[in-house]
Amino acid sequence: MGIARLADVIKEEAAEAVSSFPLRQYRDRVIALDASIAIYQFRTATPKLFNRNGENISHLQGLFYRTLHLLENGIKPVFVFDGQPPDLKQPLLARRAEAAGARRDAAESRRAENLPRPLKQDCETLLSYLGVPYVQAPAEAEATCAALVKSGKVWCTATEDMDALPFGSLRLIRHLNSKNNCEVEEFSLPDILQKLGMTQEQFVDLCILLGCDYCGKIWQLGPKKALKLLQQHGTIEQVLQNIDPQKHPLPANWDLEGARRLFLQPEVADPGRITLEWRDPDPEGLVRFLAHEKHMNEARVCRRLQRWQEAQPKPEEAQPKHQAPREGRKQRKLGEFFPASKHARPPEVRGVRARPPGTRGARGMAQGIILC
DNA sequence: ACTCTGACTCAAGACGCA
DNA sequence: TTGAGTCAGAGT
DNA sequence: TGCGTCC
Repeated sequence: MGIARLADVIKEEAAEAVSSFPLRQYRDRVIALDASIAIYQFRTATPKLFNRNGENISHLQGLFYRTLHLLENGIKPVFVFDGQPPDLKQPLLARRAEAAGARRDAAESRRAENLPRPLKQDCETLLSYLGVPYVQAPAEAEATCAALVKSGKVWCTATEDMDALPFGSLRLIRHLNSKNNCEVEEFSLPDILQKLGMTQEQFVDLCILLGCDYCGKIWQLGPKKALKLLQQHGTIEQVLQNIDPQKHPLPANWDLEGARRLFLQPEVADPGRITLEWRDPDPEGLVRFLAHEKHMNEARVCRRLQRWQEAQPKPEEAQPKHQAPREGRKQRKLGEFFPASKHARPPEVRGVRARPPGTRGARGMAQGIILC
């Protein structure tokens, strides 16, 4: 859900903190994405994409296309998976579950916080074959994204909801997945704080008043009033002393301190222990996994990979610092690998399941440090 | 006039052919 | 199903 | 560009 109306408040009250750039502006930038939200979007946007085994593979198709799109534009994505949702979020999740009711299939209805394990493993496998790193967050993905930005390992967080700002992400971009002709919208946290005349702590208070996932909001206190009162009085405690409690009753079980703590001292993966590396996608592995194992249309997979390779800069135009070949790794040309005809038989799949190249087993994942 | 709430509607991802 | 956008109606 | 299809 994010922070209700926060984008509107910022655009109205701190318009200078919002810029628009074409996607190419982010070439060579490292961008953290909330994997769970992306996957959830793919599942809801294409809910009826089943393979011949009856498995829903919309998340794989979506992740495959979107990641290649980012790579083609020179962006270095890092996907961050949600961990355990904080206790304060439980009431919200319970309400969602109740609203969903019994009629929905549990596996389908689960929102991003609780991605079923096989679904998540599929995505990790796909990302490994795409040569894209991913990180397991201990709690909220957006909090770990923000920590990565603060550490300097990542340039910005790409997300459609605004949680990353109160978590301290210095930059947040939206509409990254839009078509090429659309511009990416960038929010600068330092500029927002400066224009609003607030500290990060006060900004967190503002987000809590606007309505966040961790506690209810105060009756009859909308964005305009909340901003004005906070700018006037500095903290929520002071605001409460200056409004009529009869007209603005507090919600039940309102844990202000808990919500503040979650934003200001969230549980995050330690950026110092995370090494991010990108490799070229592995076409052979991708065809084996997507087409042979997951039964995605092979011609589509190959066509898309072919397009990706055609978009790659020629060796002489390539920038050596980003294209340093890894030792002992030789990429086959697509022409050597892809069948000449659409109808040609794919190479035989051997064994149960190929281990994605470069993954280091479950131990690293459990620690939230995934090296690709 | 301004602000807030609640009810309502609608699109949601990416490709490729026409 | 969810969230964003829009609108009408009510409160200040 | 719009719309049907992806499996």
